[in-house]
Amino acid sequence: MISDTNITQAEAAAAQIRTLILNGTFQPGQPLRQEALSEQLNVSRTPLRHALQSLVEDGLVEATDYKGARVAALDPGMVDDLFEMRLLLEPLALKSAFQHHTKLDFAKAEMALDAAEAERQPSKLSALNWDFHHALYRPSNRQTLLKTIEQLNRASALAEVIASSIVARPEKSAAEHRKLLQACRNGDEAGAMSILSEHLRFAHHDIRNREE
Amino acid sequence: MISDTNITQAEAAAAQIRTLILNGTFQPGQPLRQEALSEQLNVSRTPLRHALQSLVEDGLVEATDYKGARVAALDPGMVDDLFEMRLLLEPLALKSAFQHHTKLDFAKAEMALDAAEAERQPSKLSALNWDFHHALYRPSNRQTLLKTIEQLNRASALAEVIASSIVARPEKSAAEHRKLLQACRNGDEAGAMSILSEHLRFAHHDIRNREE
DNA sequence: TCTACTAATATTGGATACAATCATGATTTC
DNA sequence: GAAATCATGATTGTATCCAATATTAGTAGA
Repeated sequence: MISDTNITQAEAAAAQIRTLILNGTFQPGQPLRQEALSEQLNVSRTPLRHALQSLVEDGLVEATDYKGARVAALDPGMVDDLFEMRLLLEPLALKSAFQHHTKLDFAKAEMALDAAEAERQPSKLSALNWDFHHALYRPSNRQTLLKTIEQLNRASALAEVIASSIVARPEKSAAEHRKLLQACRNGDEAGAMSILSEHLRFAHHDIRNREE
Repeated sequence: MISDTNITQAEAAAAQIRTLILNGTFQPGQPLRQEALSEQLNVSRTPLRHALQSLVEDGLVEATDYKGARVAALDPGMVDDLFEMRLLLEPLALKSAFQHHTKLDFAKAEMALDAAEAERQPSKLSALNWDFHHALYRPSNRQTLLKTIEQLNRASALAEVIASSIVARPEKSAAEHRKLLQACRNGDEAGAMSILSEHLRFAHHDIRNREE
């Protein structure tokens, strides 16, 4: 076997459903019936249920026993909570990454940034968004911290999509990312920290102002 | 139907396995074979797999495709990460709760505290622990924030058990909790905040010192 | 003896059939 | 006529069987 990219059907289905949600095809509140979905995605109900369960843990889907699953309807305070947490945790990750400057490697970050500028599909944009941030935080080597931050980013992605913000401000976001990457390259820790915070505050603000 | 306590077999199995892990019956690294477990718990493999998956999302179990699941072996920095995050997020929740003082209700907190003092089983102790903290944070009404904090508490529970800390310091923890509750009752926001932070720092310290 | 390959076994992932639960609408009773 | 009850259909949860993958033991060849 050459490449070990063994993906399970449940994971494939989860990825597809996630895409459908993040691209707005599946609207919040919409019921997700197992049989219909399994037909649509050409998988049996067994892996489909696993997919739904993992999406529940991601916060993209809500489910109740015997009553079925539906696309999550985000509660009002969710966006504020997510960004307040990110504003506390992500600078921490970046700071820790700077302390392992021997491991710093910005190639992946730049790749994600380049790819993002050519991408317009919301689900892929949000994935590349995280790839970029993750590339910067990774040298910190703090797996547990990064796992939590990743969850918060995933949840934010849904909010961004609903607010049509991820497609509305890609250039602005890209510019902020470039500034952030440059500061990291220069070893300007303080500068990078403040750019990151500002970036998160902008994103938060833009999402809020598009909600009605 | 009088009470709507409909529990699914998968959830029941998950609860049982969680108990077995938190009580130390299942040691970290130990493989969890589906067939053996399904016999032991008297459920089929289908709901058992769902249970394992949800435990994976809780961080109590690690799984790899086609290679099976095992009790999570916590990585070295995990404890530090968890408590640094809790130290940032939990005071935030408490502070928000104070701002909704009309909703403050300490009955549940006291009940959890009383029950904890009579309890010696680690899995139940950690559950009551969370019940107490949750009762204090709940008036904040910040569901997303509280969900994240709950995850961090759940993950901490495993670490505490491994460090034999949850059974070693219950009286100390209970005393700290009583002080915290009293400060909240008195409306002493600043005092409560500092007691909470201190409480978390103590817990962190006690876990660290028991690891080898 | 060691390595590479193959076969046999064990274990997990998936498909399908069945049981339990919920939702809807008709029917009965007052 | 309204409310409660029951029956029917729809939907989810569970059990069991089959397929795919990994692991191990064994064998052949150098």
